Amino acid sequence: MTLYEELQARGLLAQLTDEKEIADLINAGKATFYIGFDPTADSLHVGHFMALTLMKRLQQAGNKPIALVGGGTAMIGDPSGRTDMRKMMTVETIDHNVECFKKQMSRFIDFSDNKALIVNNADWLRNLNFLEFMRDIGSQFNVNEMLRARCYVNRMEKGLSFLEFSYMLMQSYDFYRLYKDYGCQMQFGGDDQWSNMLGGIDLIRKKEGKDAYAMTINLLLKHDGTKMGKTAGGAVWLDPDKYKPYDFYQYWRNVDDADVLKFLRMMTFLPLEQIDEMDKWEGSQLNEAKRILAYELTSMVHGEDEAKKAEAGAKAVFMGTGSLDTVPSVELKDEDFNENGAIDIITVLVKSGQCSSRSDARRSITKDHSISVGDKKIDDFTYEIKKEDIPEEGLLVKKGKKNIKKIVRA
RNA sequence: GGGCGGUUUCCCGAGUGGCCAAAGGGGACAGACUGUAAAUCUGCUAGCGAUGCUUUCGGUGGUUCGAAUCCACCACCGCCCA
Repeated sequence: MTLYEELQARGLLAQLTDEKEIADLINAGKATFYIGFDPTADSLHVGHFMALTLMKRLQQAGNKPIALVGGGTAMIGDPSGRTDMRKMMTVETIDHNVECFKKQMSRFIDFSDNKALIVNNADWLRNLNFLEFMRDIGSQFNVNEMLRARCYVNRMEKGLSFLEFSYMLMQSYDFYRLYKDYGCQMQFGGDDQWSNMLGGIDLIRKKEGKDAYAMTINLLLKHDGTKMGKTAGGAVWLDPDKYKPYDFYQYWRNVDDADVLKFLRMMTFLPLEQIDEMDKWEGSQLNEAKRILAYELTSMVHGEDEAKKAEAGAKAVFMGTGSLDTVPSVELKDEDFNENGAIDIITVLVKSGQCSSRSDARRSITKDHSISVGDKKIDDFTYEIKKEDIPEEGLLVKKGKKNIKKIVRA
């Protein structure tokens, strides 16, 4: 099976400018391609991770990836598929985010010996001269065409600033620069980037008279079409401090039945034959597939040790076997306890992050009846936990079945 | 630049002087059922020292016993005209 066939079989491919040409180039393992990442936060999230796995698959086949970090484009904000304008970020924030991105990427992609490059478009975008750029690059773009681009449809009703409209020019210019400076002839990315990528191809053709190619991968969507990787608290981050490995594991362990196989194909590096075997599983058997999915992804993102710990923690909580060592814990210091050496349950719930406020905690106790400490259901919001009742290995505080924290004495 | 319309709680969206912490829907969270699934049904969704109190309806100031609702100014946005 060729690399191209594998990408296809994994359900990754969305749109391609020239299927045969792209297949030949990447199968031969000689291609240089790039994927852009705009540093809109101080950590990558699962959507980025998808793109990184694609990058890795191509790199393993001998192709050379360029990870383009958008320190310049982040100053504008990509309007593609959005209904509102992005928040403006300061240069300091952007540069900080760029550094965070670089660190996370290099854990996953091999940048040694020039096997992959990481570049920042701030290097060329931030010092552009407006008039020169407009004469040189802006003149190549046709507004009528741009307005027809599907990525702007949402914004046609809500309004689109010129700043954001010009995003396509910036991304096109990136591609052009990478083509000239690194011989990069392909751009890959999420399917929402299609229009921007085509812009770059046109620019290269107009300026250089040469062909370049674009390929998009399917966005990580659930079977109902909603985006994966979003939770109440925000995105599912790859940074272990922003999103605990245990929670990361649980996130994937809890995907819908209808999505497990799809995600296994798209995200993991397990052989397709093995995944096809799992495809035959049904009903509660799928729990095993989810376990594998969660383990594989946690292992890739946080390392095998963390994956094992997360799995052990899950076993302890849901099967009642094994140690509770890896359940996310909350340390209680001496000053957290009152003069009687006790701490009230509401404070604990807020401290652990399981409830967003004292009122929320109170509701969970008196209305939802969803709080339990150890094995005891708590119905009284004045309930206190005595310091000496917290065993050395910690005490489990549960909100519902899945939201579990362990409190320990500092 | 001119005319008209808009800005509501996580999101959409109702509310045009007291009965408004604000309808309805979505999402999130929780309960039942399950397989740490889905579907379904139910509850819940500003804060707090909690049968009460405090803050919230773009911003500031005003009218009023009382304002999300009325007035003035400001900001931002949309549509139409230029």
